[in-house]
Amino acid sequence: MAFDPTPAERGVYHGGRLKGAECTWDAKGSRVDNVVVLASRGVGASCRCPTMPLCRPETCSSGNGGESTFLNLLFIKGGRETMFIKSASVSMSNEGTTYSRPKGNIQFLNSVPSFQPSGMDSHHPSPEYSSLLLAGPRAGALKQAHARIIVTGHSRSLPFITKLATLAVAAGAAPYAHLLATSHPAPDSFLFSSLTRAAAHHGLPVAAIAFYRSLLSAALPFSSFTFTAVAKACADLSAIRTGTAIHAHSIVLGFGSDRFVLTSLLVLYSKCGQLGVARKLFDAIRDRGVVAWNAMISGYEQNGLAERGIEVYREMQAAKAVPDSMTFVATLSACAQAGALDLGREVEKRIVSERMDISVFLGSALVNMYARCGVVDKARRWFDALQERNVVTWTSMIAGYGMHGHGHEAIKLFHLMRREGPPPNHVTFVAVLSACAHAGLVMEGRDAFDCMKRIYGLVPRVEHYCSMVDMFGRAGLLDEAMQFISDYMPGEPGPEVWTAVLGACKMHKNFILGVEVAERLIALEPENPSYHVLLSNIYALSGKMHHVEKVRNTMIKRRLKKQIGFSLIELGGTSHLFRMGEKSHPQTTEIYQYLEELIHRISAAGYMPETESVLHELEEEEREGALRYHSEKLAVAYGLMMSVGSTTPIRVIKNLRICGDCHLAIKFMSAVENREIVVRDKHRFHHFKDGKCSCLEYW
DNA sequence: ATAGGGTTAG
Repeated sequence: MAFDPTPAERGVYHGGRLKGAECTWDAKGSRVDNVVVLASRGVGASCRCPTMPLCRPETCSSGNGGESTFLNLLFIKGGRETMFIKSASVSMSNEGTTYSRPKGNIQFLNSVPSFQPSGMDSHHPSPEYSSLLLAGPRAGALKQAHARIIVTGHSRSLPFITKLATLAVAAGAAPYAHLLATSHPAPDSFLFSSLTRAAAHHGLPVAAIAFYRSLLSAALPFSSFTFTAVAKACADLSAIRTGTAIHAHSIVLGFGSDRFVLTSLLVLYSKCGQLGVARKLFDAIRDRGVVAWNAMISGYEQNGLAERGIEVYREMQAAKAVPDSMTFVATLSACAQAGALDLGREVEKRIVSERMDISVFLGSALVNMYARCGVVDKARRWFDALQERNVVTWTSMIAGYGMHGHGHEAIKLFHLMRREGPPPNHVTFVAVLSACAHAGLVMEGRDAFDCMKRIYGLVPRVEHYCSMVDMFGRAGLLDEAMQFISDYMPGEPGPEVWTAVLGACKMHKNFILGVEVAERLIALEPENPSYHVLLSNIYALSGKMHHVEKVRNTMIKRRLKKQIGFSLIELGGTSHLFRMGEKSHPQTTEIYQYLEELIHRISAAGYMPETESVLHELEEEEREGALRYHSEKLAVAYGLMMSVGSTTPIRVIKNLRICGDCHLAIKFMSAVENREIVVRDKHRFHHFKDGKCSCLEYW
């Protein structure tokens, strides 16, 4: 059959026979033993333009393209077998033409009956199209399929080229795909849109943006598909500036109210932390699909605004929109973050009653929700019941044990994972090490750290070093913590590591080292209020009250505000938020009265306020009674007051670490009220029962 | 004739 080369191909043919080539070919390309040249110029290695990685040299203004031309050669041998020799390249420059011989062995990739072109059949894809599908996202096989397409005369067919190029992108070969697109005599909008989408979906966001620009410079029409894809690429890169430009472009071209485009832009803004804009877009979507709802819930959740995400879920119910499994995954994550156990259970009921298929995502979300809402055994029951478990599922469960101080369970599960689960990753080891730190399992932690490097080849990151230092520190092994830092940590330790050391100094009352470390931290990040608070804590503990004053004054002078603590309690599906000294709750008077009585009763039982916990408060009036009205005490008192006579545990979530005095007081409360009280603080769970806490003072 | 849309777990 006749071979009708594209202009790019023709240019190569005119170049004549390539010296040194081991194959012969003719201009018709109709015979066996031919070399088909897939040609273009200045793509890939020859054009290293930083602004437009995939631009053509002639449109590249940076001036560093177009000096040499690379040719990719496809060697084709006809007959019953198709043979592909690793692509060779020809470089043509002012110094002359050089030819590099193909390296490697001749590969017989697949057998094909013949090179006879066949007509397209809508019911049965042609052998050429089949060979594309068969090749899948593998660069080598695709090049071979490509050779076939050229020889059989389909190289101008846009469906073929589009399929080929999108598969090439999926194989990670974006430059090759770009070459295919630009060497086509008349590439269309669909082709570039498909490439943009493929690149955005296969972790090549930079290439996706480049394809979008190709479309722009080729003056081809845009479609909403292009925008959904390129918006995703920007979202993945957190490229808010490019993203905003694309947003504007989409409006100019009349896609401003397309729900797909709007949803993808919603995700863009939410991934860039601009939730206000995201919400505006969400509100602007008429007939919003389930995906928009899901994106909004997840957007809030990912940005730490789980309560807002839960509100959106409620709105969704009110709007009678039909949720899908992703809705539940996102909502369960929000529940996990907010500690909204009631809603989590409600979602679980829906999932079960609707006989929904429990995917790994949904299953992990359930495990995670129960673990982080303080019901570890339920988390484990789901974990055991799941059909499919992956590294995230295992890690969630291990982290769940760790958070509750069940270090041995965490280690046991980790060993089980090593035997019959997926290979652990970085996050798994954070969970394992932190479980060891919270349970005082120093030896096990050391083993895990060692095995992480030796067996799994994982390079420890800051968070692993922190966990190790934290572990030594909590166990009172400050010398070993310092030794570990100097022996194992490459480079200068960052503030995170020193914070861990400082926490240990505070816990074990090592004032000299503590002050030194705190001052180092303040020098490192003078604007961070938490270091000042830690320093003043250290001074307070060592009785140097004039130093406390000094730190306090520095903070006031620099306008540094300590992070405000709050506690949440969920009752009857609504969550109530308390801040220290909170007086805005409608039942304020009763709550304070109840708390007073409670304090009276626990004092009778032997409770003595731990005054040192209050010394870091900044304002005088905050000190007055601050200890009595810490947010966690208010929340617990409210919970007890509202459920007198009940036996269900009281559950409270605190955003910061629980303070020493509250910890003591709640232990007493659990005894005098004979109630189980569960408090989740920033780092872990505390299960109070019969005057004891599950953390065994280890936090 | 013909090749597709936006969202998920630690």
